Amino acid sequence: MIDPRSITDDFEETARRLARKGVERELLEQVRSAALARREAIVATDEARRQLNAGSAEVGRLVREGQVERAGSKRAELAAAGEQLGILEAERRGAEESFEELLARVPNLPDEVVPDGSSEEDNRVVRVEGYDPGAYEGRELRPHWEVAEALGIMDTERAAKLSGTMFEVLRKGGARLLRGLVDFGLDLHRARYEETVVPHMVRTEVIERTGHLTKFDTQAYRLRDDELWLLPTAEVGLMGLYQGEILAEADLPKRSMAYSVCWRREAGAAGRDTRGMQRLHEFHKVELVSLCTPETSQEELQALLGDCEATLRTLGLPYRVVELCAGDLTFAASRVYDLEVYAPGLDRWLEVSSVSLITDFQARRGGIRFRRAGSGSVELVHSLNGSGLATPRVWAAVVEHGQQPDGSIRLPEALVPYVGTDVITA
RNA sequence: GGAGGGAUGGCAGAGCGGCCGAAUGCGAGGCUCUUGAAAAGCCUUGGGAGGCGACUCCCCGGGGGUUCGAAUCCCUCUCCCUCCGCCA
Repeated sequence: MIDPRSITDDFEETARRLARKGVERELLEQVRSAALARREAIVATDEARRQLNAGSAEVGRLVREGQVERAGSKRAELAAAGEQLGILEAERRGAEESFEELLARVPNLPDEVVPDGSSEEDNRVVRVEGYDPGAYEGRELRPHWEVAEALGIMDTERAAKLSGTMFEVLRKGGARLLRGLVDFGLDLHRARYEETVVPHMVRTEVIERTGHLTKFDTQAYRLRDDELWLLPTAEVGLMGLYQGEILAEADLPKRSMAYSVCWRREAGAAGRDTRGMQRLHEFHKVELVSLCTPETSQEELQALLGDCEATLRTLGLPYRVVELCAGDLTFAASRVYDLEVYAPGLDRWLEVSSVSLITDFQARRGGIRFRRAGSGSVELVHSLNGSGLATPRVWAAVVEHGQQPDGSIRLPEALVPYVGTDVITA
């Protein structure tokens, strides 16, 4: 949620900033009038309750003084007032619900430095690292699924038998490569991020309050017989850890990471870029998150970006850093860098990490706050997240980069200790 | 899965339906005293909503109910503890 005051107290500026994200002015006007209606309802019930409280205290006093008849008549009078209050409170609940429902539809404010634009087309490539188009000339480069199926390390057909489309079975060297990548990712980041294992199933409240379960977001799988959801990303678990808490400023920035399996329904994505390891219902990922103070969040974003880049750099994979334009930002983000790895067999750039600054948007809904060391005042933290290592696509990139004329796969040096070999063969 | 007990402020721990947003202790912060420190004494010390403000309202695990009035009574959910059963 954004701060509703930005709409009631600073409407024009807020409307201007949100217009860059494609938000209709009309929605904001609805939020504003709902906010004002809510405020009126609060004032009305508070006043009615104040009178009732005062009257009740009066009854108590009369009873103590033994003025039984006066207490009785006062009591009757207050019963009527109580009914009135009930009506006002029902109105207030209604006003609060419609206000919250509308507010939930407003996305986070885009950062002012984010470029203008309405779609992917307008994203800005910040820089390209390790990419040399000449290096691929004259080589026969196949997509990872061809290389992997030929080696027998990936079995799409049997995966479909087990679970349907958009699932994979990995075998032998392919399975070891996956395990090695996860281990490598955790080791690479453990100096700066607290390694955590979180439950892979979370309560409705947790997934809701991390912003991963809205009316428009039907990505998560729900368990049939329990009020639990499968993690769409470990971020849900890591952020959920601190919901409703007030952290000490001295504990910030609080950086943590978790390896988890991630499950996504990918509704609406059927048939799009789904070949091989590009898009799966179930994948493995090391996620990095950080909670920090508002004044340090921009530098924390750069630090997180650097950490996520280190994964690709250490693996020797070419990648580029793309800053998303205002219109392409996700709902909750104020600023996002996408990291895209180059897949030479596909001749495409694959998104492997979205490094996002959420400012206080997620913290407000989740109630994640901190206490200032000096003043003792309580404020919302800023939250950030990014993928430290997203296996399906990094796995694919390693396979496509390492493919050799004899069909084997040469592994990046950094992975050799983790996979236990420098070449994956049949 | 079955039986029982519990949930109160940073922590511990009181709390006959009205005098309870809440005793007391510890912790933390400030002040006095002191060359400094300790000790002692005094004071302060939860969160949220509305309001320029005075101030008002809400919160004793969550939700609902009874009542003029609920931390206190009733229902329900969640979590924790003990015992039994099952189990990697």
